[in-house]
Amino acid sequence: MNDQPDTRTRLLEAGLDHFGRVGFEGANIRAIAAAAGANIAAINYHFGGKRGLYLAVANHIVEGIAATIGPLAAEIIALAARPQLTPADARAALRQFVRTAGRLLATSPKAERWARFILREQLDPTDAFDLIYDGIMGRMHRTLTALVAAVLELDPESETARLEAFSLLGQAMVFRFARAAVLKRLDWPTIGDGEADKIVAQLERAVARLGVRS
Amino acid sequence: MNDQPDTRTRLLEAGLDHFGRVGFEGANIRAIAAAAGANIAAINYHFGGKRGLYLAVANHIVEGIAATIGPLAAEIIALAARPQLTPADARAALRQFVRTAGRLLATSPKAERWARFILREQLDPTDAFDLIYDGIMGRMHRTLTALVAAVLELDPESETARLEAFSLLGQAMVFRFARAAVLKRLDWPTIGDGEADKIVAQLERAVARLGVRS
DNA sequence: ACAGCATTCAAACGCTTGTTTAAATCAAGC
DNA sequence: GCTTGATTTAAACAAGCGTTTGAATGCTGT
Repeated sequence: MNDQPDTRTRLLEAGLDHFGRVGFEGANIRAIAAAAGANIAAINYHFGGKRGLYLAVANHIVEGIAATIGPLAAEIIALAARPQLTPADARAALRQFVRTAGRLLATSPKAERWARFILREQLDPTDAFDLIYDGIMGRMHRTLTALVAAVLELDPESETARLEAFSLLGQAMVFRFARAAVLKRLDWPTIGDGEADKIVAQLERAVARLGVRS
Repeated sequence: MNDQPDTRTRLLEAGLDHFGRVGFEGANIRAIAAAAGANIAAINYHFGGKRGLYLAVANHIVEGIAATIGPLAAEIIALAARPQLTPADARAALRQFVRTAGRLLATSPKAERWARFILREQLDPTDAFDLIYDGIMGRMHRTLTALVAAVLELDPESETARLEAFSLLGQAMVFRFARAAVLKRLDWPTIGDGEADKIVAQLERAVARLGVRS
Protein backbone atom coordinates (compact mmCIF):
# COMPACT_ATOMS: atom_id res chain seq x y z
CA MET A 1 0.00 0.00 0.00
CA ASN A 2 2.39 2.59 1.30
CA ASP A 3 4.62 3.12 -1.68
CA GLN A 4 6.33 6.24 -0.37
CA PRO A 5 8.72 6.71 2.55
CA ASP A 6 7.42 7.97 5.87
CA THR A 7 7.18 11.61 6.85
CA ARG A 8 10.51 11.60 8.65
CA THR A 9 12.38 10.40 5.57
CA ARG A 10 10.50 12.71 3.23
CA LEU A 11 11.43 15.64 5.45
CA LEU A 12 15.09 14.60 5.41
CA GLU A 13 15.10 14.43 1.61
CA ALA A 14 13.31 17.74 1.22
CA GLY A 15 15.59 19.31 3.82
CA LEU A 16 18.70 18.04 2.04
CA ASP A 17 17.43 19.64 -1.13
CA HIS A 18 16.51 23.01 0.36
CA PHE A 19 19.45 23.38 2.74
CA GLY A 20 21.82 22.49 -0.07
CA ARG A 21 20.30 25.01 -2.40
CA VAL A 22 19.94 28.07 -0.16
CA GLY A 23 21.83 27.21 3.02
CA PHE A 24 20.62 26.88 6.57
CA GLU A 25 19.66 30.50 7.13
CA GLY A 26 18.11 30.83 3.70
CA ALA A 27 15.97 27.72 3.90
CA ASN A 28 12.47 28.04 5.28
CA ILE A 29 10.68 25.21 6.96
CA ARG A 30 7.33 25.93 5.35
CA ALA A 31 8.78 25.24 1.92
CA ILE A 32 10.54 22.13 3.19
CA ALA A 33 7.35 20.82 4.79
CA ALA A 34 5.38 21.57 1.64
CA ALA A 35 7.93 19.77 -0.55
CA ALA A 36 7.75 16.79 1.78
CA GLY A 37 3.97 16.85 1.80
CA ALA A 38 4.04 17.26 5.55
CA ASN A 39 2.75 19.70 8.11
CA ILE A 40 5.04 22.43 9.39
CA ALA A 41 4.80 21.16 12.94
CA ALA A 42 6.11 17.76 11.81
CA ILE A 43 9.60 19.25 11.67
CA ASN A 44 9.43 20.27 15.28
CA TYR A 45 7.84 16.99 16.25
CA HIS A 46 10.38 14.75 14.56
CA PHE A 47 13.55 16.80 14.82
CA GLY A 48 12.92 19.41 17.49
CA GLY A 49 13.23 22.35 15.13
CA LYS A 50 14.98 23.70 12.06
CA ARG A 51 18.50 23.20 13.44
CA GLY A 52 17.61 19.65 14.52
CA LEU A 53 16.46 18.85 11.00
CA TYR A 54 19.68 20.29 9.60
CA LEU A 55 21.84 18.05 11.76
CA ALA A 56 19.64 15.07 10.99
CA VAL A 57 20.12 15.77 7.29
CA ALA A 58 23.89 15.69 7.82
CA ASN A 59 23.53 12.26 9.40
CA HIS A 60 21.21 11.20 6.62
CA ILE A 61 23.88 12.13 4.09
CA VAL A 62 26.53 10.11 5.90
CA GLU A 63 24.27 7.08 5.91
CA GLY A 64 23.31 7.60 2.27
CA ILE A 65 26.90 7.85 1.09
CA ALA A 66 27.96 4.90 3.21
CA ALA A 67 25.17 2.81 1.73
CA THR A 68 26.05 3.87 -1.81
CA ILE A 69 29.81 3.51 -1.85
CA GLY A 70 30.01 1.00 1.00
CA PRO A 71 30.82 -2.09 -1.09
CA LEU A 72 33.41 -0.29 -3.21
CA ALA A 73 34.94 1.35 -0.15
CA ALA A 74 35.23 -1.93 1.74
CA GLU A 75 36.98 -3.52 -1.23
CA ILE A 76 39.44 -0.65 -1.58
CA ILE A 77 40.10 -0.42 2.14
CA ALA A 78 40.90 -4.12 2.34
CA LEU A 79 43.24 -3.74 -0.59
CA ALA A 80 44.93 -0.64 0.80
CA ALA A 81 45.54 -2.41 4.09
CA ARG A 82 47.53 -5.23 2.48
CA PRO A 83 51.11 -5.06 3.68
CA GLN A 84 52.74 -6.13 0.41
CA LEU A 85 50.82 -3.72 -1.81
CA THR A 86 52.79 -2.99 -4.97
CA PRO A 87 52.68 0.42 -6.64
CA ALA A 88 51.12 -1.16 -9.71
CA ASP A 89 48.38 -2.79 -7.66
CA ALA A 90 47.70 0.46 -5.85
CA ARG A 91 47.51 2.33 -9.13
CA ALA A 92 45.01 -0.19 -10.48
CA ALA A 93 42.89 0.18 -7.36
CA LEU A 94 43.10 3.95 -7.59
CA ARG A 95 42.03 3.82 -11.22
CA GLN A 96 39.09 1.64 -10.30
CA PHE A 97 38.18 4.06 -7.53
CA VAL A 98 38.20 7.21 -9.65
CA ARG A 99 36.27 5.40 -12.36
CA THR A 100 33.40 4.50 -10.05
CA ALA A 101 33.46 7.48 -7.72
CA GLY A 102 34.10 9.94 -10.53
CA ARG A 103 31.12 8.75 -12.51
CA LEU A 104 28.92 8.79 -9.45
CA LEU A 105 30.03 12.28 -8.51
CA ALA A 106 29.56 13.54 -12.04
CA THR A 107 26.16 12.10 -12.89
CA SER A 108 24.20 10.92 -9.87
CA PRO A 109 21.44 13.30 -8.75
CA LYS A 110 21.89 12.03 -5.21
CA ALA A 111 25.58 12.91 -5.31
CA GLU A 112 24.68 16.33 -6.59
CA ARG A 113 22.57 17.07 -3.54
CA TRP A 114 25.13 15.57 -1.18
CA ALA A 115 27.89 17.66 -2.68
CA ARG A 116 25.89 20.85 -2.45
CA PHE A 117 25.13 20.37 1.22
CA ILE A 118 28.66 19.31 2.12
CA LEU A 119 30.28 22.14 0.22
CA ARG A 120 28.12 24.69 1.98
CA GLU A 121 29.10 23.18 5.27
CA GLN A 122 32.75 23.64 4.27
CA LEU A 123 32.15 27.33 3.66
CA ASP A 124 31.25 27.94 7.26
CA PRO A 125 31.49 24.75 9.28
CA THR A 126 29.03 24.09 12.08
CA ASP A 127 28.36 21.00 14.18
CA ALA A 128 27.20 19.23 11.04
CA PHE A 129 30.71 19.37 9.59
CA ASP A 130 32.10 17.08 12.26
CA LEU A 131 29.33 14.57 11.59
CA ILE A 132 30.20 14.52 7.90
CA TYR A 133 33.96 14.60 8.33
CA ASP A 134 34.08 11.85 10.90
CA GLY A 135 31.44 9.81 9.09
CA ILE A 136 32.67 9.97 5.51
CA MET A 137 35.24 12.53 4.40
CA GLY A 138 37.95 11.66 6.88
CA ARG A 139 38.00 7.94 6.31
CA MET A 140 37.61 8.31 2.57
CA HIS A 141 40.59 10.64 2.47
CA ARG A 142 42.60 8.28 4.67
CA THR A 143 41.97 5.42 2.27
CA LEU A 144 42.85 7.59 -0.70
CA THR A 145 46.04 8.65 1.08
CA ALA A 146 47.05 5.02 1.62
CA LEU A 147 46.62 4.22 -2.07
CA VAL A 148 48.39 7.35 -3.27
CA ALA A 149 51.24 6.70 -0.86
CA ALA A 150 51.59 3.17 -2.20
CA VAL A 151 51.73 4.41 -5.78
CA LEU A 152 54.28 7.10 -4.93
CA GLU A 153 56.14 4.85 -2.51
CA LEU A 154 55.69 7.38 0.26
CA ASP A 155 55.03 6.94 3.95
CA PRO A 156 51.21 6.79 4.17
CA GLU A 157 51.42 9.03 7.23
CA SER A 158 53.50 11.66 5.48
CA GLU A 159 52.20 15.14 4.86
CA THR A 160 53.10 14.85 1.19
CA ALA A 161 50.92 11.78 0.77
CA ARG A 162 47.99 13.63 2.32
CA LEU A 163 48.54 16.64 0.09
CA GLU A 164 48.70 14.38 -2.96
CA ALA A 165 45.41 12.80 -1.94
CA PHE A 166 43.79 16.21 -1.72
CA SER A 167 45.12 17.03 -5.15
CA LEU A 168 43.45 13.96 -6.57
CA LEU A 169 40.25 14.79 -4.72
CA GLY A 170 40.35 18.32 -6.07
CA GLN A 171 40.61 17.10 -9.64
CA ALA A 172 37.48 15.01 -9.16
CA MET A 173 35.50 17.58 -7.24
CA VAL A 174 36.14 20.53 -9.51
CA PHE A 175 33.76 19.02 -12.06
CA ARG A 176 31.10 18.90 -9.41
CA PHE A 177 31.69 22.17 -7.56
CA ALA A 178 32.55 24.36 -10.51
CA ARG A 179 29.87 22.76 -12.63
CA ALA A 180 28.40 26.02 -13.83
CA ALA A 181 31.77 27.13 -15.18
CA VAL A 182 32.53 23.69 -16.61
CA LEU A 183 29.29 23.60 -18.59
CA LYS A 184 29.85 27.08 -19.94
CA ARG A 185 33.50 26.63 -20.85
CA LEU A 186 33.07 23.22 -22.46
CA ASP A 187 29.81 24.23 -24.09
CA TRP A 188 28.02 21.23 -22.64
CA PRO A 189 24.26 21.55 -22.12
CA THR A 190 24.42 19.16 -19.19
CA ILE A 191 26.56 16.33 -17.87
CA GLY A 192 25.19 13.04 -19.11
CA ASP A 193 26.87 9.71 -19.75
CA GLY A 194 28.95 10.96 -22.65
CA GLU A 195 30.32 13.92 -20.73
CA ALA A 196 30.95 11.74 -17.69
CA ASP A 197 33.08 9.47 -19.87
CA LYS A 198 35.32 12.39 -20.70
CA ILE A 199 35.58 13.45 -17.07
CA VAL A 200 36.46 9.92 -16.00
CA ALA A 201 39.06 9.75 -18.75
CA GLN A 202 40.57 12.96 -17.41
CA LEU A 203 40.71 11.47 -13.91
CA GLU A 204 42.34 8.32 -15.23
CA ARG A 205 44.97 10.47 -16.90
CA ALA A 206 45.62 12.06 -13.51
CA VAL A 207 46.09 8.65 -11.91
CA ALA A 208 48.33 7.50 -14.74
CA ARG A 209 50.56 10.54 -14.29
CA LEU A 210 50.89 10.05 -10.56
CA GLY A 211 54.49 9.51 -9.62
CA VAL A 212 56.11 9.29 -13.02
CA ARG A 213 59.27 11.33 -13.17
CA SER A 214 60.30 13.65 -15.92
CA MET B 1 40.03 63.54 7.76
CA ASN B 2 38.05 60.86 6.03
CA ASP B 3 40.28 57.83 6.45
CA GLN B 4 37.62 55.29 5.59
CA PRO B 5 35.92 54.51 2.28
CA ASP B 6 32.51 55.93 1.53
CA THR B 7 29.22 54.33 2.44
CA ARG B 8 28.79 52.69 -0.93
CA THR B 9 32.14 50.91 -0.72
CA ARG B 10 31.66 49.91 2.91
CA LEU B 11 28.32 48.38 1.99
CA LEU B 12 29.93 46.42 -0.85
CA GLU B 13 32.60 45.03 1.47
CA ALA B 14 30.12 44.13 4.20
CA GLY B 15 27.80 42.60 1.60
CA LEU B 16 30.61 40.49 0.15
CA ASP B 17 31.31 39.19 3.62
CA HIS B 18 27.73 38.40 4.58
CA PHE B 19 26.54 37.05 1.24
CA GLY B 20 29.59 34.83 1.06
CA ARG B 21 29.04 33.47 4.52
CA VAL B 22 25.31 32.76 4.51
CA GLY B 23 24.23 33.18 0.91
CA PHE B 24 21.80 35.61 -0.64
CA GLU B 25 18.65 34.31 1.04
CA GLY B 26 20.36 33.90 4.38
CA ALA B 27 21.90 37.34 4.52
CA ASN B 28 19.95 40.15 6.10
CA ILE B 29 20.38 43.73 5.17
CA ARG B 30 20.19 45.00 8.73
CA ALA B 31 23.32 43.07 9.66
CA ILE B 32 25.06 44.22 6.48
CA ALA B 33 24.16 47.84 7.13
CA ALA B 34 25.31 47.57 10.74
CA ALA B 35 28.63 46.01 9.70
CA ALA B 36 29.12 48.82 7.22
CA GLY B 37 28.18 51.44 9.81
CA ALA B 38 25.38 52.60 7.55
CA ASN B 39 21.65 53.01 7.73
CA ILE B 40 19.40 50.26 6.39
CA ALA B 41 17.84 52.56 3.84
CA ALA B 42 21.29 53.26 2.39
CA ILE B 43 21.17 49.86 0.68
CA ASN B 44 17.99 50.77 -1.09
CA TYR B 45 19.26 54.23 -1.85
CA HIS B 46 22.57 53.16 -3.38
CA PHE B 47 21.69 49.82 -4.91
CA GLY B 48 17.92 49.71 -5.17
CA GLY B 49 17.51 46.82 -2.77
CA LYS B 50 19.04 43.60 -1.54
CA ARG B 51 19.28 41.97 -4.97
CA GLY B 52 20.84 45.12 -6.38
CA LEU B 53 23.50 45.06 -3.69
CA TYR B 54 24.17 41.40 -4.44
CA LEU B 55 24.79 42.06 -8.12
CA ALA B 56 26.90 45.10 -7.27
CA VAL B 57 29.00 42.90 -4.99
CA ALA B 58 29.56 40.51 -7.90
CA ASN B 59 30.84 43.40 -9.97
CA HIS B 60 32.92 44.59 -7.06
CA ILE B 61 34.58 41.18 -6.92
CA VAL B 62 35.38 41.19 -10.61
CA GLU B 63 37.01 44.60 -10.26
CA GLY B 64 38.87 43.56 -7.14
CA ILE B 65 40.29 40.42 -8.71
CA ALA B 66 41.19 42.24 -11.89
CA ALA B 67 43.04 44.87 -9.89
CA THR B 68 44.88 42.25 -7.86
CA ILE B 69 46.01 39.77 -10.50
CA GLY B 70 45.91 42.20 -13.42
CA PRO B 71 49.68 42.65 -13.82
CA LEU B 72 50.40 38.93 -13.53
CA ALA B 73 47.54 38.04 -15.86
CA ALA B 74 48.67 40.51 -18.51
CA GLU B 75 52.16 39.06 -18.43
CA ILE B 76 50.92 35.49 -18.74
CA ILE B 77 48.41 36.32 -21.45
CA ALA B 78 51.07 38.02 -23.55
CA LEU B 79 53.30 35.01 -23.11
CA ALA B 80 50.57 32.51 -23.92
CA ALA B 81 49.75 34.39 -27.10
CA ARG B 82 53.26 34.02 -28.52
CA PRO B 83 53.13 31.86 -31.65
CA GLN B 84 56.43 30.04 -31.09
CA LEU B 85 55.81 29.13 -27.44
CA THR B 86 57.85 26.06 -26.50
CA PRO B 87 56.53 23.48 -24.04
CA ALA B 88 59.35 24.33 -21.64
CA ASP B 89 58.53 28.02 -21.75
CA ALA B 90 54.86 27.29 -21.18
CA ARG B 91 55.71 25.05 -18.25
CA ALA B 92 57.83 27.78 -16.69
CA ALA B 93 55.01 30.28 -17.11
CA LEU B 94 52.55 27.82 -15.63
CA ARG B 95 54.81 27.25 -12.67
CA GLN B 96 55.09 30.98 -12.13
CA PHE B 97 51.32 31.27 -12.33
CA VAL B 98 50.52 28.57 -9.78
CA ARG B 99 53.18 29.96 -7.47
CA THR B 100 51.63 33.41 -7.36
CA ALA B 101 47.97 32.52 -7.73
CA GLY B 102 48.23 29.53 -5.42
CA ARG B 103 49.73 31.56 -2.63
CA LEU B 104 47.18 34.31 -3.06
CA LEU B 105 44.32 31.82 -3.06
CA ALA B 106 45.69 30.04 -0.01
CA THR B 107 46.51 32.96 2.24
CA SER B 108 44.89 36.22 1.19
CA PRO B 109 41.84 37.20 3.27
CA LYS B 110 40.45 39.01 0.25
CA ALA B 111 40.73 35.84 -1.84
CA GLU B 112 38.96 33.94 0.90
CA ARG B 113 35.93 36.18 0.68
CA TRP B 114 35.99 36.19 -3.11
CA ALA B 115 36.15 32.42 -3.23
CA ARG B 116 33.29 32.01 -0.80
CA PHE B 117 31.00 34.27 -2.79
CA ILE B 118 31.95 32.76 -6.14
CA LEU B 119 31.59 29.20 -4.97
CA ARG B 120 28.12 29.88 -3.62
CA GLU B 121 27.20 31.37 -6.94
CA GLN B 122 28.34 28.13 -8.60
CA LEU B 123 25.99 26.15 -6.38
CA ASP B 124 22.97 27.82 -7.83
CA PRO B 125 23.92 30.31 -10.48
CA THR B 126 21.96 33.53 -10.87
CA ASP B 127 22.58 36.66 -12.92
CA ALA B 128 25.67 37.29 -10.83
CA PHE B 129 27.33 34.18 -12.22
CA ASP B 130 27.48 35.60 -15.72
CA LEU B 131 29.08 38.77 -14.39
CA ILE B 132 31.79 36.76 -12.67
CA TYR B 133 32.29 34.21 -15.43
CA ASP B 134 32.54 36.76 -18.20
CA GLY B 135 34.59 39.12 -16.06
CA ILE B 136 37.15 36.76 -14.57
CA MET B 137 36.68 33.00 -14.60
CA GLY B 138 36.22 32.54 -18.32
CA ARG B 139 39.24 34.51 -19.43
CA MET B 140 41.41 33.08 -16.67
CA HIS B 141 40.49 29.57 -17.72
CA ARG B 142 41.14 30.39 -21.35
CA THR B 143 44.63 31.59 -20.52
CA LEU B 144 45.27 28.53 -18.41
CA THR B 145 44.05 26.34 -21.27
CA ALA B 146 46.46 27.96 -23.69
CA LEU B 147 49.42 27.32 -21.38
CA VAL B 148 48.40 23.75 -20.58
CA ALA B 149 47.88 23.05 -24.28
CA ALA B 150 51.37 24.35 -25.05
CA VAL B 151 52.90 22.12 -22.39
CA LEU B 152 50.99 19.06 -23.59
CA GLU B 153 51.37 20.03 -27.26
CA LEU B 154 47.63 19.93 -27.73
CA ASP B 155 45.32 22.08 -29.79
CA PRO B 156 44.44 24.96 -27.42
CA GLU B 157 40.85 24.69 -28.62
CA SER B 158 40.61 20.97 -27.89
CA GLU B 159 38.28 19.62 -25.26
CA THR B 160 41.15 17.72 -23.66
CA ALA B 161 43.12 20.91 -23.12
CA ARG B 162 40.13 22.50 -21.41
CA LEU B 163 39.61 19.48 -19.21
CA GLU B 164 43.28 19.50 -18.26
CA ALA B 165 43.00 23.17 -17.32
CA PHE B 166 40.05 22.39 -15.05
CA SER B 167 42.09 19.61 -13.44
CA LEU B 168 44.83 22.04 -12.61
CA LEU B 169 42.30 24.55 -11.34
CA GLY B 170 40.72 21.88 -9.17
CA GLN B 171 44.03 21.04 -7.56
CA ALA B 172 44.51 24.66 -6.59
CA MET B 173 40.95 25.30 -5.46
CA VAL B 174 40.53 22.23 -3.32
CA PHE B 175 42.78 23.81 -0.70
CA ARG B 176 40.49 26.81 -0.64
CA PHE B 177 37.06 25.15 -0.94
CA ALA B 178 37.68 22.10 1.22
CA ARG B 179 39.64 24.15 3.72
CA ALA B 180 37.81 22.80 6.75
CA ALA B 181 38.67 19.24 5.79
CA VAL B 182 42.23 20.16 4.84
CA LEU B 183 42.91 21.76 8.21
CA LYS B 184 41.48 18.79 10.06
CA ARG B 185 43.22 16.12 8.00
CA LEU B 186 46.61 17.80 7.99
CA ASP B 187 46.27 18.88 11.58
CA TRP B 188 47.01 22.47 10.70
CA PRO B 189 45.61 25.16 13.00
CA THR B 190 45.36 27.59 10.12
CA ILE B 191 46.97 28.26 6.74
CA GLY B 192 49.82 30.68 7.17
CA ASP B 193 52.97 31.20 5.16
CA GLY B 194 54.48 27.85 6.09
CA GLU B 195 51.41 25.89 5.11
CA ALA B 196 51.07 27.92 1.92
CA ASP B 197 54.62 26.89 1.00
CA LYS B 198 53.59 23.26 1.15
CA ILE B 199 50.47 23.86 -0.91
CA VAL B 200 52.45 25.74 -3.54
CA ALA B 201 55.00 22.91 -3.61
CA GLN B 202 52.16 20.48 -4.22
CA LEU B 203 50.89 22.61 -7.11
CA GLU B 204 54.38 22.81 -8.58
CA ARG B 205 54.54 19.03 -8.46
CA ALA B 206 51.30 18.94 -10.44
CA VAL B 207 52.75 21.25 -13.07
CA ALA B 208 55.96 19.23 -13.23
CA ARG B 209 54.00 16.03 -13.85
CA LEU B 210 51.93 17.55 -16.64
CA GLY B 211 52.49 15.68 -19.82
CA VAL B 212 55.26 13.30 -18.81
CA ARG B 213 54.59 9.80 -20.08
CA SER B 214 54.93 6.63 -18.10
C1' DA C 1 -14.53 -2.30 21.58
C1' DC C 2 -11.45 0.16 24.08
C1' DA C 3 -7.36 2.50 26.00
C1' DG C 4 -2.88 4.41 25.24
C1' DC C 5 0.38 6.26 22.55
C1' DA C 6 2.37 8.24 18.32
C1' DT C 7 1.53 11.17 14.71
C1' DT C 8 -0.75 14.83 12.07
C1' DC C 9 -3.23 18.99 11.61
C1' DA C 10 -4.90 24.05 11.37
C1' DA C 11 -4.37 28.07 13.76
C1' DA C 12 -2.11 31.38 16.24
C1' DC C 13 2.11 33.37 18.63
C1' DG C 14 5.91 36.79 18.62
C1' DC C 15 9.61 38.19 16.09
C1' DT C 16 12.42 39.38 12.03
C1' DT C 17 12.50 40.31 7.31
C1' DG C 18 13.00 43.71 2.99
C1' DT C 19 11.08 47.81 1.73
C1' DT C 20 9.06 52.43 2.00
C1' DT C 21 8.33 57.02 3.80
C1' DA C 22 9.19 61.68 5.08
C1' DA C 23 11.96 64.50 7.64
C1' DA C 24 16.88 65.84 8.78
C1' DT C 25 21.52 66.72 7.47
C1' DC C 26 25.23 67.77 4.44
C1' DA C 27 27.99 69.97 0.55
C1' DA C 28 28.46 73.10 -3.22
C1' DG C 29 27.20 76.97 -6.44
C1' DC C 30 25.74 81.49 -7.09
C1' DG D 1 23.12 83.37 2.90
C1' DC D 2 20.18 81.02 0.57
C1' DT D 3 18.93 77.31 -2.65
C1' DT D 4 19.39 73.00 -4.79
C1' DG D 5 20.46 68.39 -4.93
C1' DA D 6 22.60 64.39 -2.77
C1' DT D 7 22.85 61.66 1.19
C1' DT D 8 21.62 59.95 5.76
C1' DT D 9 18.40 59.09 9.35
C1' DA D 10 14.59 57.03 12.41
C1' DA D 11 10.20 55.20 12.13
C1' DA D 12 6.66 52.50 10.26
C1' DC D 13 4.84 48.96 6.90
C1' DA D 14 3.12 44.43 5.48
C1' DA D 15 4.81 39.95 4.71
C1' DG D 16 7.35 36.04 6.06
C1' DC D 17 9.84 33.63 9.58
C1' DG D 18 10.44 29.57 13.32
C1' DT D 19 7.95 27.93 16.94
C1' DT D 20 4.05 26.64 19.97
C1' DT D 21 -0.46 25.06 20.98
C1' DG D 22 -4.36 21.99 21.58
C1' DA D 23 -7.40 19.28 19.29
C1' DA D 24 -8.03 15.57 15.76
C1' DT D 25 -6.55 11.38 13.71
C1' DG D 26 -4.30 6.88 13.12
C1' DC D 27 -2.30 2.76 14.88
C1' DT D 28 -1.28 -1.13 18.26
C1' DG D 29 -2.04 -4.32 21.92
C1' DT D 30 -5.51 -6.16 24.91
